[in-house]
Amino acid sequence: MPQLAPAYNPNDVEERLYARWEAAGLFRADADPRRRPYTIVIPPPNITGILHMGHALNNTIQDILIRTKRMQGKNALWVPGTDHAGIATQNVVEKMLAKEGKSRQDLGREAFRQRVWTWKEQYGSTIIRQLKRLGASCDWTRTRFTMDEGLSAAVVEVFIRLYEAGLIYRGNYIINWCPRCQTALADEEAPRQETMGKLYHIRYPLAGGSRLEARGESRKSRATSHEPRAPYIEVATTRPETMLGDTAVAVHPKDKRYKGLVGRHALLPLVNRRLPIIADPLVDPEFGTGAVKVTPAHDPVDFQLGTRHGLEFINVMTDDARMTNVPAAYQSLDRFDCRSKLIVDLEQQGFLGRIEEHQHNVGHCYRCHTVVEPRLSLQWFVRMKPLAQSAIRAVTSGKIRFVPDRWRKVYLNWMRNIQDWCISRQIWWGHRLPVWYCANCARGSRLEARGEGRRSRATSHEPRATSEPGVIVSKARPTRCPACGGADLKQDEDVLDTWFSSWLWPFSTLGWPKQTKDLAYFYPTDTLVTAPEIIFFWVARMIMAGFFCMKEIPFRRVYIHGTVRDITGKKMSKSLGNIIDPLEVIDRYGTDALRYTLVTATAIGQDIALSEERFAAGRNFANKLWNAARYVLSAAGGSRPEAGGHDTKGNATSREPRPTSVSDRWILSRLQRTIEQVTSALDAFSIHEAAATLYSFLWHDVCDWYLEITKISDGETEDQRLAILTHVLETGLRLLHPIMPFVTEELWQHLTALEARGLRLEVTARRAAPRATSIMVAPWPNASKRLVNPEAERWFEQFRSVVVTIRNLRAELNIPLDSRPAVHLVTAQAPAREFFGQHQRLLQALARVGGIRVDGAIKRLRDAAAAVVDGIQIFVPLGGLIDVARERNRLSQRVGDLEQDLSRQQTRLRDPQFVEKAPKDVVEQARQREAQTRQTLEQLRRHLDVLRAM
RNA sequence: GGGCGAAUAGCUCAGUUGGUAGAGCACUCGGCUUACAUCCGAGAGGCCACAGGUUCGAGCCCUGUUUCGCCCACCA
Repeated sequence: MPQLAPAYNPNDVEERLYARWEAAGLFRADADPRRRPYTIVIPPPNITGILHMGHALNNTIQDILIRTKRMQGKNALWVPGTDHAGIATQNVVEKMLAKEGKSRQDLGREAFRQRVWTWKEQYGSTIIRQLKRLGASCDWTRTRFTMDEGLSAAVVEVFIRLYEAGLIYRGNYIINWCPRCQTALADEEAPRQETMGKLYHIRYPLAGGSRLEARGESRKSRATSHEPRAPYIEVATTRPETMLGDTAVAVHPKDKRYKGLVGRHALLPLVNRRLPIIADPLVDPEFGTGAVKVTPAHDPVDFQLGTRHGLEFINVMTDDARMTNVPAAYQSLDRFDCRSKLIVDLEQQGFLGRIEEHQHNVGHCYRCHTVVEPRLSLQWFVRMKPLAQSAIRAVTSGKIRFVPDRWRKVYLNWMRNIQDWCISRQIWWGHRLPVWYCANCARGSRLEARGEGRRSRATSHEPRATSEPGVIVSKARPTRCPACGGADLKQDEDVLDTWFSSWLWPFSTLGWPKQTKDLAYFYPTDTLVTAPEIIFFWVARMIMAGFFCMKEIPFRRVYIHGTVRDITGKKMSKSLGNIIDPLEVIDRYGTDALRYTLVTATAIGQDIALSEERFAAGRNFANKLWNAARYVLSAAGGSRPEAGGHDTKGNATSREPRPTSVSDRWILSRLQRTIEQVTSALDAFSIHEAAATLYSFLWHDVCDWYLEITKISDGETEDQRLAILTHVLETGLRLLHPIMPFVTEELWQHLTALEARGLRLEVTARRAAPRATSIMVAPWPNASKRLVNPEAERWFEQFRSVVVTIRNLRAELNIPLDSRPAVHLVTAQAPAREFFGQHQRLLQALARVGGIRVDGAIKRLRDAAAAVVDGIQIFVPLGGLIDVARERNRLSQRVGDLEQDLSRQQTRLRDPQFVEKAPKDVVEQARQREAQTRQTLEQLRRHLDVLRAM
């Protein structure tokens, strides 16, 4: 028998066990029509990623689900992989290059891409190794990468299908532009920051009539307030320099102040462009003056207005944010210099109104913190509305369920207001668009480069015909233009948004667009486990892609777990310095401790507040189990010959646990309930409940009580008890395995080895799966109704109460431990007398008393502490052992408390409403409680008398 | 501006269809009882945010309020 160390040391076992599981192919799953599949696809972490607590939680949950289903006999597949994470990865490599004093432009596109691939080969699997340390039981032979060959083919395939269906188009749109990095940024790459800025009021003179005089008038009064009937319309802006690109002024249609002005024109100060005054509900009449200048090429809202009202789009900035297409005085000025100059000029000429302090959210480049410039640009889009329809239905019909349910509303709300998806990015790392332009056909058409196009008439933000002249969409590089036969073809420079490959993940990883066996068998997947912030980016789009490509939902359940926060409720982030590194936790406490603590930290779908100390609880639990098993192994080792003897007595055929006492029947009954509770909790994604149930059962029922009972010799049934203990422990380990895979496997190996050595133990795992070499593939426990025994539970609870009450009296009265008073139990119930008569030894040992006497009625009571529990009076003779005065005080206080209790209970029972209307069992329960309180009170009062007399 | 979540023991949180509140940590007291001091035994500690309502009965259901937090959005 291998000796176990006195304490569980995770470092000794984790790596070894994981390697063994992997080598034995236990993570693998192959299509097998005879078995039901259960599939999860991992939310692919970025290749630049390193494991943080969010990953740890997310993947722990997935692993728990997968391990559970695997043990329950499902063909459980967890598909792993990583995401190429376009911008994030490009940035990492660019930073490396910067250290060498180079930029990506120095290398050129192809060399740069090659460089990223090299980086990926070197560091891209860090996160995978870290997932393995977490115990993740993914089928690593299926590891995919969003840019590997198959998945790239899927991306191209989808692009072409969407394009052909008229769902992909090219159009002008406002994007976030970083003038320093000279690239477009996704919204999430341009985080908004609360910034104190200024809100400038500018007066635009009204055109027509003889209003030109107005200017001179205003000059005198300058920035002082004017009467509203002045011949101008005042607008407010935080970015005055954009006024040079204004092509309209807008007001709310119901705004009475401007009713007469709609349809007329204003003049753009300093430029004198005629601007139509338009009405649109998009304008908030409450804000500023209620009139807004419209710069369709430099603001998302204005862009919409421009589109809707057919305005002109004037781009007034270059890629590096210098002014262009503007009067000579401002040409080539930096945007902020231009702003300053404009303010001066406007003021001088009397166009400037008030300037207010104004707090607003400004996007900043997440790399260099430069203020981002919203700017018109030619981009590719996916038309989402048609795709959204079936995705909405899938959720409203319940085919796809969110857990917790509240996320359904969030999802539907977004889907019903969905905007078109900008899928092109001006970076180099990613899937290049399968789009080519024919130089010949493009001549004379609108196909100019993005950037500072001159003035353009509004091109609508609507899908264009699939056949834009000179645009060729093709899987492979076309040799000739199909329209004109020209060979001067250039591929689009852009790459696709990272999510354009992620949204195909549930089926692209299974082989799509090929109709593979895997795809037919494992799709649709079962559960998607992810964080709330990703519902829009990913979950919603996967559902749409599922319908578009597979005509089927991608998964049945979406489990949205909480965000991991620190102890003060803040999101963990590097900049806040409040990170707890899961790998450090693993080093210090073990993987099982990390997993246990993460999973018990909170209820389903709630956020998690973490502090380092909490991991000790998980470590302690693992250690507790370790030691319980250590006890079993050493006890079994000691009694092995005897046990072998039993075998020959003809009991060998019986593999069932044979409970011979109430405690046996009690623990087995408790085990069945535990099996039921844990199984249904896991079914309902209530992992913390499953964990808590197991913790309390294994620690408090098994270790604190049953294991202690097995130590108490009563002659004949010791082996049987040990067998039962082993059985209970072994079953508990299987239930706990999904949550704490390592310690359970290690101990399970030891426990099941006992059987091989001839000890007659009930090890159902071996029986049901004789070839199970790992707890990973041992069968999930089944609750046996036959072993559920409410009567045994009742008896044992009563027994436990008596023991606890005696301990309690000993502690309360400070009876020294080395004194072993003889305890006197009195009860009128004959069965109870018999029961306690039979269990004297147990009672003595567990309550640490010298002897037990059981009677039907009290004869005489002197100098004894008293308590009543479940109709049993307990007397502990004090024999001058205690501080009488002190205990007298304590007791009288208790009497006072109890009197209050009793009166509360009695008032309730006197209420006729309660007695009539409450269910009978509730009333009955209340009555019993009251009777008990009364009895206890009587006893205590009597006992108080005793103390007073002492 | 909309939507969502939270408010329960000193701390972090549970509380399944309404029946007088639980855990872990921390704390107090007593224990090295031969599996475990990462432990054992006992204990103290709660106007369940506030105000109304429904009910015989509310932590839970309804209405409103307050305070935090998150998400979305077009405050120019």
